[in-house]
Amino acid sequence: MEIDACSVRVVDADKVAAVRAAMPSEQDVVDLADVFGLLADPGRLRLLLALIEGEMCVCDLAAASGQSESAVSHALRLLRAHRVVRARRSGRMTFYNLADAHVRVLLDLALTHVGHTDAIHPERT
Amino acid sequence: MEIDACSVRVVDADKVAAVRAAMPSEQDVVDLADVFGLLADPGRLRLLLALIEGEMCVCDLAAASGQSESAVSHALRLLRAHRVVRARRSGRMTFYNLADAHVRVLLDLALTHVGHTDAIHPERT
DNA sequence: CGCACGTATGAAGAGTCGATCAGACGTCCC
DNA sequence: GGGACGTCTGATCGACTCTTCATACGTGCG
Repeated sequence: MEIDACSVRVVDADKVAAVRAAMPSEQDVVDLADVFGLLADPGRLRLLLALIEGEMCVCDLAAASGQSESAVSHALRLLRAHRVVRARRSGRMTFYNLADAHVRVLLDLALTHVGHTDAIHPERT
Repeated sequence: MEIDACSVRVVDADKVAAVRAAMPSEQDVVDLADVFGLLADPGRLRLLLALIEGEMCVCDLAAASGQSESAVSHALRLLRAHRVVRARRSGRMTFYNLADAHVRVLLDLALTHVGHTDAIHPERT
């Protein structure tokens, strides 16, 4: 902590101080980067986009996202460990659904920005 | 394309079809994952959070984000290549600012979710 | 009970990423 | 012009990530 301005020149000291004051804690920044990291893989991203519509079992997620069931299981394990998805076991199947409201908002936002939400948010013409 | 349901069991075929229909194109998913990937590194994230407040030069960004100027320069190069930040040269300094509105929204959202925006957006009480 | 099924896990390999060091470029000041 | 300064770049190396294969677990069915 506090690596600070050792041997680092500063031009606008006031601005630097202001930015440092407004900056979230190291822990929060790392946590944020972590969440973004979970969304940074096409496979996981497809899984989460699929789950927006509701819960699904592993094999259907594999079919819907076009990857092997093993890969899907590994990805879900990661997402589950980070409380992004939640598992509901029923018989020998496991159904997953989104568990993190923040992530759901991020996904919605991403979809609108990609322009594929026309059917859902027609106001974007 | 179309890796489809080769040797993959499906339970709820209708739901799978619906999800596949609603899923953005492969290209869009990869692009999205790419953007999230840019935000997935604490160093880059701190740079972008710093730039929310306005443009800054490299050495001040280094001081404000607590990393070496070389690391900052490398990170900015990446962000610049992806059109996330834009450079303005003035004399021997280079000032950077946010160039992608989508990313700015993501950062704002992230900040509010982390609860550190009280000082900037007091309306959130 | 024994087997098939859906899912979870472990381990290993290839590929990617980030920090760091050393040096190059262009600009300003004297 | 010479030198200091701010920034950019390339190369290297260790660490991490993703994919895949193989196998293990638990559940329901016959």
